[in-house]
Amino acid sequence: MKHWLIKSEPEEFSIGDLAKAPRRTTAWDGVRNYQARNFLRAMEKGDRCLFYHSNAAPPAVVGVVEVVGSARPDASALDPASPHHDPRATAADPIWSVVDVRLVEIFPRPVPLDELRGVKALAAMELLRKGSRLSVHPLTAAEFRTIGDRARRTP
DNA sequence: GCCAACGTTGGC
DNA sequence: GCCAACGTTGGC
Repeated sequence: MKHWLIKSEPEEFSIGDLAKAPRRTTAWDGVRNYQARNFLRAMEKGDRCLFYHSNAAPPAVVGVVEVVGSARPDASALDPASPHHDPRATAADPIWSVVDVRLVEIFPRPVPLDELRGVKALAAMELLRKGSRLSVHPLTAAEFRTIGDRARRTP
């Protein structure tokens, strides 16, 4: 099982929205960056992802989701009415991918970005790299565990 | 709202 | 292939 971090702006789609979704499952669509897309394609059923709220106050890791199926075409790229529409995408070559994810856990205590920066064990984490904007990226098992542990205990 | 950092596009 | 211009991300 691999570990990942996926970002969403809560105004767009929050972990609360996922909790309200049918079967607490959603297609993780709208990824329009090749590196992030390739990470989506590398995901497998059973992988775990930290759910991160970007552009939030404060930005924070807010929970865990599970990958329930491997990547498939992102239909929103083909839909002219979608804000994620990509005119270059075709049915034969949809360019972009989604995975379906199911909510596992909303953390009792979200772990804010500010706090993550102070954790030695997370010093190499992609999220914390200066200028990093990757909306989907891998985590080590240790990084995943470190953040989950902090979220489940009071500071 | 500002702006630094980044990815993409397109002229050459 | 270079690189300036542009659009986007995302913290603050």
